[in-house]
Amino acid sequence: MAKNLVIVESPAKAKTIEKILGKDFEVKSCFGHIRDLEKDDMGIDIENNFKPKYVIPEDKEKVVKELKKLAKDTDEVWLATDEDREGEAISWHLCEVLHLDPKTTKRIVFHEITKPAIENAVQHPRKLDMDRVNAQQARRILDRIVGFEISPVLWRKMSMRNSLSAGRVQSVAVRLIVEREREINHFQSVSTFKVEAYFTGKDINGKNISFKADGPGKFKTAEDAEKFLQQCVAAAYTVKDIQVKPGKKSPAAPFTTSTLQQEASRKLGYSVSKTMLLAQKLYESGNITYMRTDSVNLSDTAVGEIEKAIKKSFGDKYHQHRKFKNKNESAQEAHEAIRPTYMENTTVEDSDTRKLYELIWKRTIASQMADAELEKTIAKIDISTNHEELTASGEVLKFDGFLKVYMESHDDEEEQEDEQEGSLPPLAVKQSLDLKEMKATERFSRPAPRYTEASLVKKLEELGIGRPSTYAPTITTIQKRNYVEKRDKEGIKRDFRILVLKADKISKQTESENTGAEKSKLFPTDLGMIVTDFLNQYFNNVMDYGFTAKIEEEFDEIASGKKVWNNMLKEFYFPFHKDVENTLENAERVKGERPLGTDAASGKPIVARMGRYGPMIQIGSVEDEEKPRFAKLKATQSIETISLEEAMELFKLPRNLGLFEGTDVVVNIGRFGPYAQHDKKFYSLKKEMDPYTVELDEVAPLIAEKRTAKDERTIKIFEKEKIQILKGPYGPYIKQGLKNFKIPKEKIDTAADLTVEEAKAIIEEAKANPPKKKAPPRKKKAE
DNA sequence: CAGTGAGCGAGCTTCCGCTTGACTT
Repeated sequence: MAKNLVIVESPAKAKTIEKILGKDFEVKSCFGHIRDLEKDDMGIDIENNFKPKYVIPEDKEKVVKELKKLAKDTDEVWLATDEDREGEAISWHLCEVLHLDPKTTKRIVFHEITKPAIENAVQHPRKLDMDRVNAQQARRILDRIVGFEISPVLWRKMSMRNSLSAGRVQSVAVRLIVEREREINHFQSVSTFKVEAYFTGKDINGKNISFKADGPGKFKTAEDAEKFLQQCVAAAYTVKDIQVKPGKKSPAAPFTTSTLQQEASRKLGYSVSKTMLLAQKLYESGNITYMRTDSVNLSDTAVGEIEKAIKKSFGDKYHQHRKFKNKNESAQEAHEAIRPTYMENTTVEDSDTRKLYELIWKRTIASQMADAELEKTIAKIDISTNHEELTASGEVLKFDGFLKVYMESHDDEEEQEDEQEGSLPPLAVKQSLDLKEMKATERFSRPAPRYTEASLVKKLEELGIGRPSTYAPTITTIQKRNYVEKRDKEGIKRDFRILVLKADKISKQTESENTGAEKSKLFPTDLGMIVTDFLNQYFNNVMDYGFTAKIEEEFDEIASGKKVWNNMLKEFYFPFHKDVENTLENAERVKGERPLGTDAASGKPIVARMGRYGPMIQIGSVEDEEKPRFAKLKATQSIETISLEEAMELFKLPRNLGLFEGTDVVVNIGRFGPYAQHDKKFYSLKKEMDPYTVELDEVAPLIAEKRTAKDERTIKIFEKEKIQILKGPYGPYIKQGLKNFKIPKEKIDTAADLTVEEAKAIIEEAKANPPKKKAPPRKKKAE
């Protein structure tokens, strides 16, 4: 038994540190938090000054038991959890559970897992910082109160009430998406005309050249643009002035969780959860440093390694020592930036993680490289027939610097393309130019783009909302709650006008472009919008974009001993709780109704609204003698934007397509999407089939297809015993009635040879030994 | 698996932030 027990949060870290510290130290991991607030009754004794009731969750019992045993048998326990607020709290919980004295137990921290950092930490232990622990408790308790008091309000007040939730982070994330959507819906596009002139001529060396110049500003109307072109008829063009300016570009800071998620999304098209999964793999295999971090700092050791790598591969002049500072005030910087552990590994074997690793490698190495040097040339071109001038500009890369390995991408790629500049040929002042043609092209202003997962993370980080470990789970949650969905949107065709001046004649053309197409963007659902409106109305304090930043300041005051944590909670809780009670008492049940007009056939009102099972259209009211008619909205439609015509279309279902094998085939949209019904059986329509237009000859093959699929799935049937041996996604299994049974491993390969007796025996065996309940029991979600 | 849409009341859900596994019907 080692003399010293060191406890860290992550098991991968434990392994590395154990190697560094040697045989007197045993390093174990507690796998993050080991206690949490009890779930029943909030786990907070509000009357008793917000006294928290902590319990050890079932899935942590094992590790706690093991740590208890080790702690008993060791001379000294060292608490080496992360230096941030959460880490300090984890150490305190360890003291409580392992019966260590917080006043004497050694607390050490390292911001980087390097030999000097760890040895230095062991030489300078401190004691637990209770102020910081209390700041964490205040954070935890406040989040519990917000989540567990508002969510039940939603269950009471929403017409759709299946497992709705609200929280300090998720509700604001949804709000951002809802507001962006409305901004887009209300956006009024304005068109302007942009002039571009194409010249030919000879450069200073007598070489034939051609280049482009931009016109003087944008014209508001086609008439203004035409007037300008008219003025240019028969004009002479001369170079009036040439300016050359040096410029430079600097590399971005090394990756944090948030910037890694953004770049992996833009460059590799990964979702944030995919990025984190792959990063976790790279971390566990020892290839990169910790992947949940908000720090841009690199250890001195790493900076040295990077310098060596740059000088070796690219030469001394490509190196430039840089130290990055976090812009974000909410950063807690318990770790390093995300970087390769060994710079000499330019790639990894594993093909799944390779692209992400290479991205991290490039970004890291670029961050210590020299600036790229540019030369920007601007030529002014005089028009003889008016007082305006044209501008041609070009950019030449004089020294590539960090661009040799890496260039950061931006969200608004389209805008970038517009501004992308090539080089300008060498021209001389007073040189005359030949106009090939001049175009005035109509351009439309665009609304802000919808959020991607990654751009939402960026926004949340800017607002100081959420932490590196929660960005990915938050995005999953708001989608799982059906507040938000990720999908593509097809663009629409739009015409634009072009005026062309060529050979002193003006001609007009119309062309069309596709606009508004989006891929993998976050759209709010009707539910998301309705819940957001409700929360904004009754809980505007918590929904405020600055709320987290405000309470973070207070947590900082608690951490620095300037404020008492219970008092902070008191100040928050009582007004908040009053809002909760007021809402419960006064708010009406929300239906999200929007009147669309009157039905021409019956004269009854038509409304779009939220039903118990989702957004729908209703004609007439329940008070009418005749029952109202209902139709479900399509997935891409929304209560807020659907038109009366679109709504009426929805009543064309169910459609009878005619007879097949003597019985009717009827298509409709159900709980699981569009389907056809024939002879009491159901057949899902293929994705490309539109239930509003699909014909019988397209649907009939589905019926045959399903019949053969069923045959293929069946390995064997014992008719009398009602036992089937079927092929499932995890291999063959036995089905009796509605119940499924696993086939023992040794018989899996010969499942087709099973006899009735053998199958019966397996069923009996399974019934006698029901599979053990796993801890924690995963609750089945009611769909 | 393929309905419904009101209201009542049973009994359920829910937060954020630390960490990784377990293993399918």
